[in-house]
Amino acid sequence: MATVPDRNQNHLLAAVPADDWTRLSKHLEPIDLSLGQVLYESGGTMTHMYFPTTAIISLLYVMENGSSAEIAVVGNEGLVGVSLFMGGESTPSRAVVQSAGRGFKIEAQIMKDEFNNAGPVMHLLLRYTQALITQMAQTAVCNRHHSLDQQLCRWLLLSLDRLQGMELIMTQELISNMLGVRREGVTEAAMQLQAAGIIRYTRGKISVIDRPGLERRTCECYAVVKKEYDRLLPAKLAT
Amino acid sequence: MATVPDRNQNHLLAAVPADDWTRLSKHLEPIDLSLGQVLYESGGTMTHMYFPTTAIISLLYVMENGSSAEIAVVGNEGLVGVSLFMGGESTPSRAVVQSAGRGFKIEAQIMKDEFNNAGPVMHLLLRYTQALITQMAQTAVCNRHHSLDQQLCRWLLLSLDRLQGMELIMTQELISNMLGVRREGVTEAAMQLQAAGIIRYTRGKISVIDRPGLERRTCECYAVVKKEYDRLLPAKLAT
DNA sequence: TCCACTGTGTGCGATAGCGCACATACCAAG
DNA sequence: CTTGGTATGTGCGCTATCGCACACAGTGGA
Repeated sequence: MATVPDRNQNHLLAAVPADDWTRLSKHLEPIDLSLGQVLYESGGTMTHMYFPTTAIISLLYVMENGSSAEIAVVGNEGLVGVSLFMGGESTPSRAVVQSAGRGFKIEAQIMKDEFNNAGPVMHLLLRYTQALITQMAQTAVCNRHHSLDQQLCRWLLLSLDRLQGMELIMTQELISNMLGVRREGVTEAAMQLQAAGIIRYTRGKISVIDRPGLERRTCECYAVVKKEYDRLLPAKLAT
Repeated sequence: MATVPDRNQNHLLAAVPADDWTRLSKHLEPIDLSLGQVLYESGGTMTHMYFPTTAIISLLYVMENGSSAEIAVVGNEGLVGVSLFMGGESTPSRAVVQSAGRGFKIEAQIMKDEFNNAGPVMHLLLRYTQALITQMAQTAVCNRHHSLDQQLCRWLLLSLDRLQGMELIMTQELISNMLGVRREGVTEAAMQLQAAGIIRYTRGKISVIDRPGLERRTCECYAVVKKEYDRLLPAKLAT
């Protein structure tokens, strides 16, 4: 680990105080995260935590009958593996790479020790966890009350916020898995968005043309979650 | 506060180590919680935390258009107000008494100080929070994939686990608010359960006759949540 | 005893989303 | 240029749930 990783690529890392950072940074290992890669299996042992930088990770729950639903999405604003410092060591959900990219990996024990110092890092991680909780709660509500179309908009916006640029490499099939709906339903919703000039897509690639248009179509859930992330995790990058 | 409160009525309190308990118990104030009472309003300032003993509290989200959905339920296994020690001070959800009863109230600052000692109490609270997270995530999944009937069974079981006895004082109207469904839908589902000899109900009162029957009808979600609570919070009562 | 209220049952038509069976279109490897 | 595979479009009947409009039934107070 000769070079110090660029902490500014992940908002949580960027918010770590300088002296904690000198300790932590030694243990961060940059890694590639490829589409579909599974970081944790449901109930499995977690050996590492992950700080995505350009990748996006989905936390999703796979049911007995094989159907699935995303409960939260994690990008460069967060980390994967909160249950490690929450004390549970595992969760009943799966973490899978939804958008290929890069991130940092760190041994669970290192982060746990850091957490147990009960300093600024702990409070940072806890605030992030609360934001994550909000996202899960909002997902529950959204699943109950909002239309497929609205949820697709929400999902696109959440993903967009965690990416640079306006393009998603993502098939409708995968989106349907995340949302826990039929693939054909996504096709229809996507066609409407395209017809409205909001997105443009070809096989496995979605380009967002009109982001404000998306925001107008989505349900309140997106704004609630975004606002809560902004409130809990002021985007302060280290210099 | 002349008498020391009976900590065995709440599993979290019961699990607090003896010396922490002597400190904490002075500040616990027993209170009545009446049906429909609102402990927190969405986004509002939280001044206290609550440890239900015989009451049950619903965490629910109320949407702009007035419809609502429960995201978690808290009884004598837990506490209301995790966002206080998570650092957020507020959440976008509402906490409302779903089943009248009693509980303890404590000033937010006292619990925050206790939490910040970074001792066993902190770890206990964090483990509880993880269990709560699991419940929320599972609610999201359940809302997506399971039928009203299954969800009603899950809801009854979760409530039952947090009560003594086999009776719920609860109208179908209220249940429908919690589940975020139509009242008539609850009526139909309840009729089926009654026809199957699993429950019996009259105006505002539901008696569970055949609990195993409920467990057979519910979806996997109930078991997942229950298992996770048991794993994270071994029911160890103080002597 | 009667009334008003709250809780529950019922019967519609409407609709969103499902499951399935294909048709089509695009892409890449041979 | 063909071929096979993956991604997307389309059609159709089905079901759960919704929204609404009532009818009915307990229950408690006047």
